[in-house]
Amino acid sequence: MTESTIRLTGPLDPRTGWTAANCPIGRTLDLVGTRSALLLLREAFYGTTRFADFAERVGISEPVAAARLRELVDHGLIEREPYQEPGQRTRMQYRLTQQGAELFPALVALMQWGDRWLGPAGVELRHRDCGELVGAELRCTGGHHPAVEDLDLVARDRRTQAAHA
Amino acid sequence: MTESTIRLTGPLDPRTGWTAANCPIGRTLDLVGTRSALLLLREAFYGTTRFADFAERVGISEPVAAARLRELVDHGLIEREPYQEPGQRTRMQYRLTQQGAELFPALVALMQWGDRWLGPAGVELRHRDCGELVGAELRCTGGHHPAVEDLDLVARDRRTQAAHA
DNA sequence: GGTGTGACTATGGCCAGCCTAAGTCAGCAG
DNA sequence: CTGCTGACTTAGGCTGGCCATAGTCACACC
Repeated sequence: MTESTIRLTGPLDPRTGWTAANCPIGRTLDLVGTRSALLLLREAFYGTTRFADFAERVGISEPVAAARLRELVDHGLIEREPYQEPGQRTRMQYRLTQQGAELFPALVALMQWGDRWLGPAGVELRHRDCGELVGAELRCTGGHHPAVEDLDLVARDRRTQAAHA
Repeated sequence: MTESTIRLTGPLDPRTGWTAANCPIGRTLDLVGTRSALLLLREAFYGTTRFADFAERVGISEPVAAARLRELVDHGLIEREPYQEPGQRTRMQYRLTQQGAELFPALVALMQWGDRWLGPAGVELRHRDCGELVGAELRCTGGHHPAVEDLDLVARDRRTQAAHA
């Protein structure tokens, strides 16, 4: 059987002796690790912009929606801006920033998994141009689509990190 | 600017009138929506198999690790099985099932986002064959890599659902 | 100037998830 | 048969996320 584990390389290899303390998954979850945060983002992708709509469509209370939206705004995933329809008074709308929009693959991956393993939902994502189903997949910058077993976890050295920064 | 929203199609179009009650994201989060669950899965991908190692490397207490691992086993993401090293007594190991392994793109997407927006971590994922960086990306079965704006959310009709089941 | 609406805030309470500290239990090692 | 180790469980307590209910405040409309 396949092992479904990543290969640890170089200084990471004896797993003993290092911790994933600064793990980017953990840090991401610190911002969007609640059910309500991720579902609010889902709604934003669905095009929802107004406060009461978010609360209702996500199925959370308004106090929670307010708190969570504020966090998402504070962390830069969503922006809150006034807008005005003609003849209407000024209102607030919430829209995804570039930073928020880039979380989409994560949501799609969760959606895809739920659909596959917990039974299909009533909706699906399709590519407008070709009509085919859309999911999230692993891809390297070389253009391949590797399996989990084909991945190495490698330590970034200081120089590489500096060059990237 | 780009809108970063999906286009709702057909009966979904007036967003008013339907709810994402059965949303696969929500259902997935019911199983793995806690920080500890996702970090335990991360550790499993890193190759951790033993109880105490999970607790220590994730940075959670043993009672929580026990509860969360049991949930993951009950839901079929991880399997718990006895194993024996020569001259040692029987112990338990935890390993990813196919179902658990398929959550990997979601974890990679979260990792990638944290790395990009919260500062680079000390490790990175690379494709063993070509050495390039690996991330999670949208891809349709037609082989394209669409942007968020190029996606349609479409309602599955009964026939299609039946045919897929 | 009263009414309605949108976007919140305030209060109080419940429960899940987390912690520490300590206990259990089985099996191999001495 | 005592001790140790691995895999847990039990007990007690804290905090954060959630809820419902109710209140606030600004503004357009009538």
